Amino acid sequence: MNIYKKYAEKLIQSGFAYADPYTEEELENLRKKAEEEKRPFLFRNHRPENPPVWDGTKPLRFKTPIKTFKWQDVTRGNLEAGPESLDDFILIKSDGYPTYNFAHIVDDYEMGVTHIMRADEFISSTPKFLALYEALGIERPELVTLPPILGKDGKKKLGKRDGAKDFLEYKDDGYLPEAMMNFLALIGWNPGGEEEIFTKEDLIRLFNLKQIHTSGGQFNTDKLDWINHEHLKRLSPTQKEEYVLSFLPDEIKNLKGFSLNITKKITPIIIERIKKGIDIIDMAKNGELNYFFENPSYDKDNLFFKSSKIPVGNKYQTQSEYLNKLISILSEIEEKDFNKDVIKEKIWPFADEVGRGDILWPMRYALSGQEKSPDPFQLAEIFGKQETLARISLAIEKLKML
RNA sequence: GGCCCUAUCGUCUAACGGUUAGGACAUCGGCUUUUCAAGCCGGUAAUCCGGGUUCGAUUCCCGGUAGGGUCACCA
Repeated sequence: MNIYKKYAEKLIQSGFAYADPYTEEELENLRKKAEEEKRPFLFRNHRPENPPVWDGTKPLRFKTPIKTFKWQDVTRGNLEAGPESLDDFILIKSDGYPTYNFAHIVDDYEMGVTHIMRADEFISSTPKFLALYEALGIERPELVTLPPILGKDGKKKLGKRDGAKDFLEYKDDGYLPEAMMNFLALIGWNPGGEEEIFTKEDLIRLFNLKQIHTSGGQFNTDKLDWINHEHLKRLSPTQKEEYVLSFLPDEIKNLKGFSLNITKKITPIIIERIKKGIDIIDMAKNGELNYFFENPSYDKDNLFFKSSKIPVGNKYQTQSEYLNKLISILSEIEEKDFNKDVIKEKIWPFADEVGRGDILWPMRYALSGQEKSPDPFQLAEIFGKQETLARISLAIEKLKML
């Protein structure tokens, strides 16, 4: 507070500041009158002839020079504004605190700030700041104007009313900080190449003031999702595991068959299917995760492939025979060789012979109980030989029941 | 209303004044060891309008139009 006061006194000394004697009502009336006469209200047209001594109980106003200001903006080039945009604004409020307009200039100067980067909406008030710099004899810092981030309508600044979430909510939803940084950097700035996925280090290395844009950019959630997915793919296996585990809902974690070992195995499958962490919760709700940890429940009619070649009359018997044959093929595979490549290799000739759909579909369905899931070979590898055979046997039991 | 800023596919954007106006997201279609997902290939899609300057404007200038910002004892 003493620092601001020091600068305020300096301005009073040099005739650039004076105490504002008006009451709020008086000010209000002057404004109203100007509005009725359809002309802009300017305080400087009502400067008191003999302002009182500033004792801190009245607002302190800046006595603005009335002239045109021209300046260089790093991103916008030459800008200028006429005297219409200047008025005697308040430096220190009647409660003793400085306004932003005054405080930021003093702060920046005291802290040795060299570049001021801020959004569009500050262009209009820049002449005020320039006038203050001059009055205080402070050298102008570099001024850089950034484009605004726009809401979904693509017109107005992104705000709470557009459904803009608190920044930390994005983190809670599973957006990686680095992905968010990547996304935001690309609104209103572009390094020029065709690469779009950048780490924090990339951004620091590539960033430059010259390539900041002049027009605003929309906050596009689809693109953010894509960028997040790209960053997720680039995490290490351990990081992916921790990430998936942190979003896995309790309903899944509390299942009797839940295990970290299986979680580890299905992590790549999950990462492939999500844009962000909370998508895992949706997966769980849709039953896309339960079956990894417990026996699937499904109707036996789902075991038949849509365009099945099995004769209708004895379809239950035939399908059972197919699955029995499948079991005998799988049984011949050594436990240590029970991976998706070997499994596929062994099953393929048989599936090809009787019709792929009639083998692969029921096998996948027996393992997952789902309309949609990873392919049967991948599932078999995750479950291991014993569990895979058990689930297929279960399917055969179902087929026998009337 | 005064003053100010902005303008390339739906979106984010690239293009020393000379390009079939490029890429990415989204969308649509196709492919892959017949469900998904991912991946790959391909399609649709843009220089706001009108004048200049120039041999030649997306690009430079002017004017419209449209959108935005700002006009507080808020920051």
